Amino acid sequence: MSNERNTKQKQMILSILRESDRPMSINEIYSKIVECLPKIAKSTIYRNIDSLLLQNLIDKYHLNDNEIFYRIKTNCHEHKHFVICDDCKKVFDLPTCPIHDLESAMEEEGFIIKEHQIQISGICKDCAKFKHNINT
Amino acid sequence: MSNERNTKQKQMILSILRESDRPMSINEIYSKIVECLPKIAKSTIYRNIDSLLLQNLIDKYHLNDNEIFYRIKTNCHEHKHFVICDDCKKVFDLPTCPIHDLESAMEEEGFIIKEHQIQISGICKDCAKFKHNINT
DNA sequence: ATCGGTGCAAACTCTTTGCAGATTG
DNA sequence: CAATCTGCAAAGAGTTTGCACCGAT
Repeated sequence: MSNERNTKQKQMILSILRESDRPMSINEIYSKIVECLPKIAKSTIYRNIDSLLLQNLIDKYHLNDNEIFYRIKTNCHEHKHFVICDDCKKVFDLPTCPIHDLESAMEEEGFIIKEHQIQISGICKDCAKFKHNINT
Repeated sequence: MSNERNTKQKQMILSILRESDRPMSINEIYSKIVECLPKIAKSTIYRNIDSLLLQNLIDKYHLNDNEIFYRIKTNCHEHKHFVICDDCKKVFDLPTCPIHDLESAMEEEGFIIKEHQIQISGICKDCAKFKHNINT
């Protein structure tokens, strides 16, 4: 019973997220999309993001001290574990879930886990190298 | 060179956080503090929280889909790992850092880690039991 | 007495909502 | 053609800022 319509605005948002190699904020999506659809309203983006979240097509993250980012859900992104570089904002996926064992232990003790997020931030190898070169 | 003054507002905020067994939001702190200082302004709380963060006396967390909470820093809270019950908001500390090994591995590969947060949410044993009893 | 802190009001940012008209199926 | 979606404008939350006065040191 999906009465959802496939508007060019929604398609555009999806394709922007699909082509991005890192999670994007609403403002980043907006800046990108106005290039093609100059009259688009931010509220349209908010509404479409909400519906994409409900449809489980994208994930929502809180990074960098409370900025909200969205990322397309793909097979390789299914697990929500990644590391973000504070500098270049590039995202590095974690191959496995490092707290899987911990979760099992907690569930054995009666805690019902609904979700977990792990956020590691810092400076990636390349950015660290670059900064170092500047100073030497 | 701390020109910081020790006002009753700041003392009050600290003592409220010290006596709380869970992280508190600005609004929770405000509701508590107006009982004693009815004329206090929210901006005063924001400003004091900022200065307490700078002084490293409290920690800031993003929980429950982007609500911001603050918690007093104590020896037993030094490591930022805990689990929060969505229902009663009680906080359960994790005894150890479950991603310590992962971090070491990442740092060996050149990533400079600045900080990490792990957020696990769900329903604690007691709340789960309570809900179950209602339905049976 | 000095200078940082406070309360108040206004401003700002981010997000949501109401509505008339446009667009999709 | 009907129902959903859009753009616009206005309204709401949460937070920050400017300023005159207050109060710690």
